[in-house]
Amino acid sequence: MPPLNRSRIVAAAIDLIEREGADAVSMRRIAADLEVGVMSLYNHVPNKSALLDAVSETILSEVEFTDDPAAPWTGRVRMQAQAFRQIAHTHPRSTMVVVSRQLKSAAGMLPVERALSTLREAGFGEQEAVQIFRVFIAYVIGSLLREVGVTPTFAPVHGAIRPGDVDPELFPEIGALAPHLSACDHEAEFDFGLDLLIEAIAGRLAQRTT
Amino acid sequence: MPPLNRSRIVAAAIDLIEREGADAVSMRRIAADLEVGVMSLYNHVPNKSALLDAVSETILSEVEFTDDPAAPWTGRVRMQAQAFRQIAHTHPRSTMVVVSRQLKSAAGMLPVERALSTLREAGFGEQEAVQIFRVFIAYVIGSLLREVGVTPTFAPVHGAIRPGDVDPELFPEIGALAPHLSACDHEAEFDFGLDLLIEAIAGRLAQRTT
DNA sequence: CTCCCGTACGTACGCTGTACGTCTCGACAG
DNA sequence: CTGTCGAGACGTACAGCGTACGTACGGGAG
Repeated sequence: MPPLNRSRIVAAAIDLIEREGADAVSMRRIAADLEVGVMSLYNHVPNKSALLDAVSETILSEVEFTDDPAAPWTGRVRMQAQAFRQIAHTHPRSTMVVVSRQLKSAAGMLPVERALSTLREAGFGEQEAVQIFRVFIAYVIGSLLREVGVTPTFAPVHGAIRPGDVDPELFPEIGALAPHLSACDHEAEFDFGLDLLIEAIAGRLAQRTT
Repeated sequence: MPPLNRSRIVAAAIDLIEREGADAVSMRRIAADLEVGVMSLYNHVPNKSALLDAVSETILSEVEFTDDPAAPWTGRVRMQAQAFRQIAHTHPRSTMVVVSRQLKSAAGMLPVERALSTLREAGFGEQEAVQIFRVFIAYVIGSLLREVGVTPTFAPVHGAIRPGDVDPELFPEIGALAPHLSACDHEAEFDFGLDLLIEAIAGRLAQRTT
């Protein structure tokens, strides 16, 4: 058994979250998984909150933000958004942990820097770039949280709508659209909204330069 | 002191969340606020999870979803999204509780029904309406969570970026745009993205009918 | 050798949700 | 009036939580 260290603790935490969900995370549980006393963890991690920050940081730094500065900005922002969505695939149950912690470290800032520089190079003004960035952040995070089931408003996490669940008198549309509400190709839906946003922003840019 | 009942418990829970945050909510704390034994709560509420569901339901049912079926769909969608955002104003610290709980009750379904029927009346197909609905949900929820500070990725909840916080060598854009990143008119930014989405969708609709 | 410090660990405190048993009090049947 | 009964309030108890604190050990420095 190698000596206890910070990265082993973080790895155990991520593993635990993915196996049993973020609610299952406790210092005692992690220590048990590592076959170690609870308080030994505190030699390498100051507290639980910092451990979750480290989890977020680790996952974020694994995302591959490949970027081709020569490509058109529309493709670049699409790639960046899709790269971010990879988190929902590689670490679905950790997604909420990742997005709910503000990281001041390089791992947290790099995606922001990349996105902002892409938008600036595309020709957007300072305030404009920030606004557009925030719109994308909101959409991407909202999509991720729906996909992983944190904000379950009619995304079928576990077979959402059963017949008899809704009264067709009161909610005719929900009843009629139930089959579509129960199925969801997350990737296709994500790309649909993403392209919609990019298209709208490209429209604004074109309209202004003419 | 009126007799204990479910609605007084829910009101106390909401009050506690708004005063001290969702993490401060515990059955003991609520009972203390009501000057009542802890276990008395369980005569009116089956468990804590159901209590939080009731909190979500109560807040959601207070949102005023006024809708004018005669107005153009673009305005109706905008109104509905803005009505939803009211939650972030009336109950900021409860927002995460509201959006993270799937409600099968009327209070939870009504906004969905309204939105879907608006989109259907606008002429969108079944699958299309659901997709567009999901895009709006993602954007609205992402915006709300940023506004109330749950997903704090560079929205200034409490003065985000202090000078010296970022290395201008590594993150030139973040450094240059720091003033804009530190300030945020939530309403204006929300409307900016909302109009962007509506504009893009209207474009698709127009393009198809020609 | 001694000293010292970092690491591992046990114990303990105050907190959590809630299962269970008990007590009290008002309503109603006889 | 009295006996019964049900509902609601409440105390106790248990398992689990984060973590402050004290202790023990093992290896490098002097």
